[in-house]
Amino acid sequence: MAQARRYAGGVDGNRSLERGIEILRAFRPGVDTLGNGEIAERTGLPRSTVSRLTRTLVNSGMLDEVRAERAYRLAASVISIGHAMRTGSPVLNAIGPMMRAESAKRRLNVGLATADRTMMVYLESIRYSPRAALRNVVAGQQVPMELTSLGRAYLAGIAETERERLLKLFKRRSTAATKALLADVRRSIASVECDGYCAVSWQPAVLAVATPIVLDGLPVYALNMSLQNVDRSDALANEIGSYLNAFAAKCKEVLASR
Amino acid sequence: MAQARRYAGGVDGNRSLERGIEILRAFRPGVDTLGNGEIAERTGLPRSTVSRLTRTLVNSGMLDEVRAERAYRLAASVISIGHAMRTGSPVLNAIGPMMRAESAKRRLNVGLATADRTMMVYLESIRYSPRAALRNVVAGQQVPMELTSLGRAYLAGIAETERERLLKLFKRRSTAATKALLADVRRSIASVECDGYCAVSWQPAVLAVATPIVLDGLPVYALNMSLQNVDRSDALANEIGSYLNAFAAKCKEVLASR
DNA sequence: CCCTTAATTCCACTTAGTGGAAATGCGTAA
DNA sequence: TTACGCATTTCCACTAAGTGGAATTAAGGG
Repeated sequence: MAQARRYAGGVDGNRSLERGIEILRAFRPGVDTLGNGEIAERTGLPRSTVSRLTRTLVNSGMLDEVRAERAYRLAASVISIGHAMRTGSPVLNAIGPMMRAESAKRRLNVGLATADRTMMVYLESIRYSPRAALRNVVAGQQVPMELTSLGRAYLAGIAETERERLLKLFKRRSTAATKALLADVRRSIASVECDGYCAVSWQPAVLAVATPIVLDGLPVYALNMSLQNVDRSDALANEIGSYLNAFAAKCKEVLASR
Repeated sequence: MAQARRYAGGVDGNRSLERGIEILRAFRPGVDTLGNGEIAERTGLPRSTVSRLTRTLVNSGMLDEVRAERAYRLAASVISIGHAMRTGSPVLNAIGPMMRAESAKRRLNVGLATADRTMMVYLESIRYSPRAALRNVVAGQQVPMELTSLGRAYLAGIAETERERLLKLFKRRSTAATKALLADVRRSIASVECDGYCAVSWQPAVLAVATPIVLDGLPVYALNMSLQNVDRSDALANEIGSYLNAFAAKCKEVLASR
């Protein structure tokens, strides 16, 4: 009786919409085209249902049909919605320019991200490249939450219950080294609580430090700074960490005033 | 009997999904947060339906809830899907780097766009800025099809029937100057057919020229080059047009080989 | 504290969506 | 060319999932 029924007259949401979104989500960097069959496999939906939903997504302009391959590909609409998202993000609007300035000043990469399920997604990632003082700005890229400074700073910033929920998910998905990994994640979280930031090198020869940005009424964000082609040292991590703390403080100040 | 019924067992698509997408589309640059009421107004959907669909979109991670304002905002997921789109675009992958090089070489803006309904959306827009030789890359921005060189080049590239359908839509929406505008659009299309490109200045003091890129199995794209702070002259348009023709030819060559 | 305004939940109704099975279409090999 | 095999789409009977108007609840504002 009290059984929370999925899908009935409304309390839980709309099934078809949820499924359609799941189809869009099946496209990710690396899988540029998908046929109905493959979508059905990846999402676990019946083939006929997929067929109907992909048709709808084509009609709505979210997918392009690639007749030759009997497949679909994400349509340009999705980036225009993405653009609207970035445009409407008060955090990015407020501190985006500051991030660029900071990247130039400190000569390192500066990024802002938040969570999408168990991944962190960059709202903006400013890649500082010493040669030519050229900036490369990327948005939308995903990195794994549990392995990155960004993700761990995020975990440190969110509510306890949500954090534990996510940690359980990591345990479930990573086949190896789970114990050690989780301990490492918790160490990073402690580091954030103690020093304000955490430092992680999940890519070889890049040192990244990150700190959470918590504002009420908004999702938790994480701000990071990173440097390529360095060998990791605590001294360096401390230095960048202090830059990051100072910068984050400045950002929070700006963000506090609306 | 033969009446093509909207929404039944499948031929036309899925209503809830279509509506959900329409809700996402209601967010655009300038409208960063929307409440259920406002969404209902803009989409014409009943309030209770909107309430359920927005809940689903929140659960699916496409919207963030802004409790304080009883409103919603696009979530970070949408940019990660947008990123997947850009990553998976064979055209952007092939000619993106060429566009950057060309922008630096010619010292002007270079853009690639395709259509989203009646707007053109940039897959990439490389803004050349003389001071500091600094590039600013934007993706997802929309510009009106009928007013821009990009849009008119696109119109020149698509099938006749689709073109006429779109022209009718422009007629319907623009309240003033329709006659003159449509004539101007047709002139631009003729210009593409004759010279390979069309030139338009829809923003004051910026001259833009564009050309279509037609490849089978893919949507029609348009490539443009533009220059700020110039006064429009046919001589200048011709010069940029010839650069563009040359560049587009090079692009098509690259694209033809897979 | 009450009143206004907006969002959410209820609920009876039934249409819109479902998924297995059949049919169609497409590419390939013979 | 024809026949085969695979994948996608259409069909169709079934009914649960979704709908929207009305009632309810929640949230500021005076």
